[in-house]
This record gives sequence, C-alpha cells and structure tokens, in this order.
Amino acid sequence: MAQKPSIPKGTRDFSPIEVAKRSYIMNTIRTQFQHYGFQPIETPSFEKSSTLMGKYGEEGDRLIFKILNSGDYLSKVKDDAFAKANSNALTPQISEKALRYDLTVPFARYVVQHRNDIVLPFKRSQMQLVWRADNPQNNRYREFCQCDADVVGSDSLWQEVEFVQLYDAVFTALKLEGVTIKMNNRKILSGIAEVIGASDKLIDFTVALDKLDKIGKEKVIAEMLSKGISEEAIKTVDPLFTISGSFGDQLATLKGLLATSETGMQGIEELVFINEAIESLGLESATLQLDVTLARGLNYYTGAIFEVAAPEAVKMGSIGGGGRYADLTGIFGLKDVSGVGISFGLDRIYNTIEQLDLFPEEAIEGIKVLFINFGKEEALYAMKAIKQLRSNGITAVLYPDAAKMKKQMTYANRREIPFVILAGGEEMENKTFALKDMVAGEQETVTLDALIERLK
RNA sequence: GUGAUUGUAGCUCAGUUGGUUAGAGCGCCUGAUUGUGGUUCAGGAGGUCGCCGGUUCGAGACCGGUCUUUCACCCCA
Repeated sequence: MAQKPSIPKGTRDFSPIEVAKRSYIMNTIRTQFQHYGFQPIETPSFEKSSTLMGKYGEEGDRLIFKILNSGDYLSKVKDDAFAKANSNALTPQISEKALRYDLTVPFARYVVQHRNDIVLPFKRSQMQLVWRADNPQNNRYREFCQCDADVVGSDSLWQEVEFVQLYDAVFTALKLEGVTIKMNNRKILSGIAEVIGASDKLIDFTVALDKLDKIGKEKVIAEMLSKGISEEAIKTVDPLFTISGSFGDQLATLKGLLATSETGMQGIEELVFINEAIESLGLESATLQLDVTLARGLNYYTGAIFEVAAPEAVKMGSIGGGGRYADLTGIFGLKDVSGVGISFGLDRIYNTIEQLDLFPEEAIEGIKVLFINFGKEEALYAMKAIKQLRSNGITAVLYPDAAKMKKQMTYANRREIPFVILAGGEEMENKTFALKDMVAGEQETVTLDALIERLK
C-alpha cells in the first residue's frame, strides 16, 4: 500500500461517471454560449512569464506555477543571484514560462496580439483548465476548469444585461432554480470612498465591506479602523451595513448617500439601466439582486461586478462571478478597449447539482445492452447484431470472453447495464434474441428489428 | 505563504499506560448453481499501520522530518 502511486496536492482524477456529469454541465454552458453569439477560442496552457507576472497583484505572483527552463538552466544564472539566495531575483533567470492562472489575462493578450484579425465588438467564450499554487480547501483546487464568456470593444450596458440573461439561461437549462445573481458597481464603491474622504483606501475599504455577511458588522468596522479609515467616515456610511429591500429601494438609499459624488451617481445610473431592462425582459428562474457589499474580484473591475450565489438550500460559496474592466488590454499596450465578462465555476456548480440530485439520467447513461458470450459461433452472431444496434445509436457490447454465466451477469450488474441479450444455438436457428430486463428480471424473445425498437 | 488537522485491508472504521501472529463490517474472489445476475449458505484472498529517520530489549502507538487530507487566514472559481 505504501508504494501506491498518487497525484499532486489539489489535483483530482475523474471517474467515468464524474466525467459524464462534468460534460453535461459543460455542454449546457457551451450551448448557451453559442446561442448568445460567443465564439470559442483556446489559448496555450502556459504563457510567457512576462505575460502573467504582475497582473494579479503581489499575492497573485506567488500563486502562479512557474515552469523551469530547459537545459542547464543554472549555468546562465549570474553569480550574485546565487550569493544573495533571493528567490525573487533568481526566479526570472531560471523560469521564463508559467502555467495560466486564469483565462482573462491570456484573453487580453490574445486580443492585443490578434487585434488586426478581430472584429470588434468581439464575444469570446473559453473553457479551459487554469492552475493556482494555492493551498487547497473545500471546493478549491490547484487545477480547475474555468468557463468564461467576455465581450471586448463595447461600452454598451446591453452587454451587462445580456450577461444577466446568460446566467439565467444556463442555470435554467441546468434546472438549477433559486439562483441569485448579485450585482454591484465599482463606481458606487468609489463614490462611497469619495464621500467619506477615503478614496486612497478604496481597496482596503471594499475588501473589508465584502466580508460583512461572513464576519459581521463589528468585525468589518474593526478591520476598517485598523486600515486607517476614520470612525467618522464609517459612521457616514452606516446605512450600508443595514441596507435592504428591492433593487430599486436600495438604489434610492444609495442615491441619498452618494448625491455629492459624480462617479457614484454614474454607477447608480448604470445599475438603474440594467435593472429596468431586466425587469422588462424578465428572468426564467434566477433572481437579480443588488448587493453593495459585493467587492469580490480583481482590482481591475471598473464598472459592473457580478457574483452568483447557489440556491440557499445548499451551503456553497459563489458559483460564478465577473465584471467590467474599462481598460482590459491596456496592460498589453492597446488603450481604451473595454471588456466585460463572466465566469462559471464548474466544480461548485457540479457540487450544487450533485447535492440537489439534479443530474438527469440521460447525462450519465452508460452501456445499454450486454451480449452474453457463449463461444465463437454465438459471439459472431452477437457481433452482427451489435453492429446493427450501434448504427442505430444504441450502445451495445459483447462480453469479450466466453466466461461463466454468473461472471458475465455480475459484470452487467456492476456496470449497471439495464439489458442483457442471451443468444445461443436455439436463438441462432430462429434468428431471434432473448432480451432480459435486468431491473425487472423479465425476459422475452424478439427479432433483431424488435430489439432495435425496444432499445432505441 | 502563515497556523492548525488527518493518514491502519478496495471502502467505512476499531486497536487499552509502548508488549506475541494488527481486527470488524461492507466489498472482492471461489464454490453450492456447466443458458440466467441482484437474495442465501460455505470457504478464501487481501495490510512492511502514508513515507524516511530517531528513542527503546521491543513502536501502529512516543519524538523529528516529509508527503497527503481537512480547516482557518491571505486570496479566490
């Protein structure tokens, strides 16, 4: 047992059933992406370090998996880097490539690199693995799949409206009811910071505010104080800690609070537009909610912020998120191209659907019928029938060996194959098949045509 | 990256203050039953106790390191 092989921390193997269920979710998302006009692209699993480093904040660089250079990489290192034993100085000299950390930055790189071939506004979808050298936790892995849809080259708020609809469409198609799409706007957060005279502490302020429902008002205030935000300022925004009501009600409260902030009022106008559009268009199964405490996400969100919460019955973090970045491609030298996008958290959606037992049977269907192997002649007779079944779209297999009956039947049981065919001398003579229903235990003798009809 | 936590058969877990040959249930294999599985009965296989080292006459148990699990922080899907 000791020598049993294993996989690295934070990675997973997927069994056939798990792959089938994941495919079901991914296919559902893919279909909706397509309906909304997003074109799938793929990018390499690793990028040049210079593309990724420094794009995710100082914490982010630590979480990027670096790839060691090929060859005798140490021979090129300058002596003083060794002498100082400084990892930060040494790393760029021995590693020039790194595994992709998310899909957004590679997409920004893609847009800039292929700017002459892309027709703006460009709607792209991407479903690929990303890697983070984080410590694994519940529903957090070091290798996981992101399902992203983004638009670049359009400032229109209709994009935001469409993303709300897209979330709704996907979760409706997955029969996942009761999902809450939470929205906020970076401009509102900026406005609040402006009003309380703490614009320079915007990030500290929002990071603390984001924890409100997790650690409570008292601790949020304590954290704000510790970051140097004045008691007076916190009192000014006291309504934020208890704000409630409908999307419109909350906007009204905010209007009073942010009246003196141009940026803040702009954020409110944007949310009013989106809310009115969605109210008029309607949602199938999800609910749109304003959440002013929502600050999650990367520092580069400049407008809309999205986060999706699973139905309340399941204890699960967010199952999706996204937002708008006014200058997505600026980091790669292409100015004034706005991007807005959302992401679906595949693993968390999987676990939510699993907990609610919402995977449809068709999604995990395996072998439909097993032919018992009685010997060479009988196997050939079976294979001819199997060929016909398969060409009719039925998953059929022959047990490969003429093993004991019990062994073959047990195989059918363990693989949860619903039907078994017994075809021996008598059936071959009459050109028939004995079809056994493994669940009901009943058996009947049928012709090939009838067999195809029964199993279709 | 910081601080805790977990690891004994395929799975879920027992295992006394360190003391012979480490157990149970389920699962698996074989047979009762050579064209009929899921039930029943009988029998059987399977573990250098995560790994490496240390203390000891003696370690699954104690100590150190390492890997892994889970969790909190950071951050995030």
